[in-house]
Amino acid sequence: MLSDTPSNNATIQKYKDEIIPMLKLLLETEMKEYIQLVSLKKNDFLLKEGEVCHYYYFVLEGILRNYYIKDGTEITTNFDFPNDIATNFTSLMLQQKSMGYIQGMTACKIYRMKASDFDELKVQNPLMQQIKEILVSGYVILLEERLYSLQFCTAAERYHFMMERYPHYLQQIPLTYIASYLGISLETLSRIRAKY
Amino acid sequence: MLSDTPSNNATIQKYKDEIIPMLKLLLETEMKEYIQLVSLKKNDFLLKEGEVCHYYYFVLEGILRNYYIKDGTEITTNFDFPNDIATNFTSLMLQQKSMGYIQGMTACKIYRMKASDFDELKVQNPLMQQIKEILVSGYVILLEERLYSLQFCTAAERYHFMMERYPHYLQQIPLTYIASYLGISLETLSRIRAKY
DNA sequence: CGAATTATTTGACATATATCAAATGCCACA
DNA sequence: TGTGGCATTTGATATATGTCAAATAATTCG
Repeated sequence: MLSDTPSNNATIQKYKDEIIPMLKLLLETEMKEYIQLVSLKKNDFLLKEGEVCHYYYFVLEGILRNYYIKDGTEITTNFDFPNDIATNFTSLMLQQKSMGYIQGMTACKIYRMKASDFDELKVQNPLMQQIKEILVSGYVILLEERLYSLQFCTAAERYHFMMERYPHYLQQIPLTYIASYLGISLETLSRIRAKY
Repeated sequence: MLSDTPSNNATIQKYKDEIIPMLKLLLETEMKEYIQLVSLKKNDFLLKEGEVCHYYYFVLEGILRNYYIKDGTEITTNFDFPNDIATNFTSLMLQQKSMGYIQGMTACKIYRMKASDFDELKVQNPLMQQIKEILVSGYVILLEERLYSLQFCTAAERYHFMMERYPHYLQQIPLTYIASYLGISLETLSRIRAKY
């Protein structure tokens, strides 16, 4: 199965376990004046297609979903859980219109910080610099892993891998979204689940 | 086709066109004592499975290929051309054994710099910091784009997209590698090419 | 609680792509 | 120059997955 696959779960998790609480503390103390608390109702949007993303979002409560619309159908690219940083990286970096949406799947509580403020704070506080590097690295590793699994694994392998890695996803997310995240149809996912 | 797809070609290219010459100049002047020139013969390895990657590589001449081996078959994940930065990001970041190989498809000339040296230089020279951020961002955008195309596009779409974006690939790379890069079989690629 | 809506499963069939085998084309080099 | 080894194409067939339609199952909400 995926045993001989790049698997960096433990290490990424270690980073996150160390970095995220530190970041949260920083946000709530030194950086307090730069953050705003955002409350989303279920199905509210954090970002819509065509808008430029200016913020980093720190998820406190709730689950968000990132998706594109291609040929009229929604295509899920990511889920954001508490303690995740949610943003549209491409839109933010290039300051161009977002191709996708970030939407609350549940009611959410979120800190947001302007990316421009963040960049200024980095200059003064080298810890922020470090935190950003680690978060971005974690994101790169995540992307590489997802890429690997899309390129080389069958739908069933991808599903089992995801369930092993993110068991909490299964509980809280409708299968339609999981299917589109895995790049397969809802029916195929259902059949995979029936087998195992 | 891919017209409604995230396409950041122009912007990434702009970044690269500005950043890469600057980096090259820096490497050859201020940072001269931190780089080494590496010469590879065709089929020589820059990195092998099981080794930890400690370097950033700046490709001067030649073409390199990044690949994994899964179930006995090579699976290409990337090509590195002159003016690209080649490395195994995951191995470098996490200081863990590489799952894949970086191999010269042709004879190559390459500058290498220890990642630890690079990180020190960043502290002294904020330009280096900026350069790194831009390069990493560019890499993230590339990964997101590849991910998108693997998740949502047919093999034919992916091929045409690649040909449009990287026409020079077609000229210089055997179809086997292109097929595995696209995540399809050699035969399927051949049929796609026959049609169009 | 019960009706309406939504989520999930199942079935029949279509399509894209993989796999195996063979044929052809291309090229290095003895 | 010819020959052996790759690279690429083509054909026949198998398999995985998608699509459409319908049946259940679960959830929401008046």
